[in-house]
Amino acid sequence: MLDVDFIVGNVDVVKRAIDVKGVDLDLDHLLAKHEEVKAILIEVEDLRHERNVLSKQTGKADESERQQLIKESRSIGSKLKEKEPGLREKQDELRELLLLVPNIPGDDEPVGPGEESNVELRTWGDKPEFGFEAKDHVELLELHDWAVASIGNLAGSRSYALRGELALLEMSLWRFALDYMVKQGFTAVALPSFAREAALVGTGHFPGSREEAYELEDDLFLSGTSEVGLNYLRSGEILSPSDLPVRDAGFSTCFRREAGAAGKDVRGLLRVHQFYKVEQYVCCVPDREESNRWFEALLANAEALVQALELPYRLVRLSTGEMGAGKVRTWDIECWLPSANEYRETHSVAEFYDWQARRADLRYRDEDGRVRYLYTLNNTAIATPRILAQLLEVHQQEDGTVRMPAALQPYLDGLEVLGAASAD
RNA sequence: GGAGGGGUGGCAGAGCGGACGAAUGCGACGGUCUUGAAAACCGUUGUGCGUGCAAGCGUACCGGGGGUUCGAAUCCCUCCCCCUCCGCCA
Repeated sequence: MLDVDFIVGNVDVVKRAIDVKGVDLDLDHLLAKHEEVKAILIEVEDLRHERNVLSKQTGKADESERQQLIKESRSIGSKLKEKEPGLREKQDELRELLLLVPNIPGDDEPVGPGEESNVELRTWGDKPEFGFEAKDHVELLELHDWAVASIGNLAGSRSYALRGELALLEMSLWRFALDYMVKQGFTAVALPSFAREAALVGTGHFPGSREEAYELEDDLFLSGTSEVGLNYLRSGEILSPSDLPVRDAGFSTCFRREAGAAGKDVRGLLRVHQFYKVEQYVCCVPDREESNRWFEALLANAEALVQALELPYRLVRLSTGEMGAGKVRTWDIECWLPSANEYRETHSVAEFYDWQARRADLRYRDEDGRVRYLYTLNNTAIATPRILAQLLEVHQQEDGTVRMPAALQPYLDGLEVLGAASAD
């Protein structure tokens, strides 16, 4: 969410953001609604003031005046009863509109509607050159009996069940990433996957991507990222400078309906409904340079992790149409997937400034005593099972075994190669 | 699932229809005193919105929402959260 006063004072800037981000929103309608709310609010507050004055007098008045005062108050009361519901309704409508206003994209981010406008910033590592017929990750899973083939009967399409070494590998990755984050000064937080609507509005996932979330009974949803929980932990509090920056490494099971991805990536581990994520989350003082430093730190953490996994990747700067409504900028790390002969997203760094903080009510009191909204950022640390696809494919060997990067071996009881027992 | 008790300012805790944005204590901040500190004493100390250049003024908020009333922290309805006991259970 943006500050209304900012919107009013920067109509062109906001309109441009709506345009380049491809958001369906009529800003003039919002501005008119805002004016309308203000006008009614002034009327209603005047009436309330009159009523308060009369009521106060009524309490002190003697019986002779009392009836007259009550009569006057009643007439104001009935006027208020006419106007108040309309005010409430219009305020709600305004809030709904404000929730749709996108953040202003950073000046240096590429402008364009989609993927084709993304800009590759750099690559790291060499794509593997196999001197043999390389397998894709699904073939490797089958070869070693690392996944239950008929799992769809249990949990539907886009589900998976890992077995044996792969099940252990998946869990090793979580711990590997968490340990790394803790070493960087982050606090590990194990989070629920459940979230109330307000928390999903808080991150910006609602109302825009409501259809992506599984809705449960009891007013709960399954969240698609631990960011939802992390971002809401301090909602409504006013933090002090000593609480900052908040640096959390969240872990949770994540659920996504993949409503907009029908028929895409149905095979294998690339796009499943239930997955796991270690998430980096930072909440810092509202300062763009500070935010930029954290953006770079979160990016560096992610790069260090994929480098330790020895996965070739590229860094992509997402275009305005791709970055998401709430973001100032989003940069993705895409790891090389040999079977697809392309890079596939594994990490996504996002910077919000105070857009999320306004929604989730994250504030602090600065050194001068002013209450201000904070800035938030987040990035993936590791998300499984997707990255298993790259890990298996990139590190596969001619005999079908899979070499494990040295950084991961301590988490696998020293195992250097997976699949040795089942390989020919 | 059953029974009961609670949600009030940074914290503790009073208030249960008008003088209440809210006693009191603690904490925090500023000052006096002191070589310095502590203690003591004095003062300040919630948030949102509207309006205004500002000082200020107005309005709303005592878990959320709705209602009764001239007037609600206080009464009613409803939802949420927390605690205790019983049952069940990983």
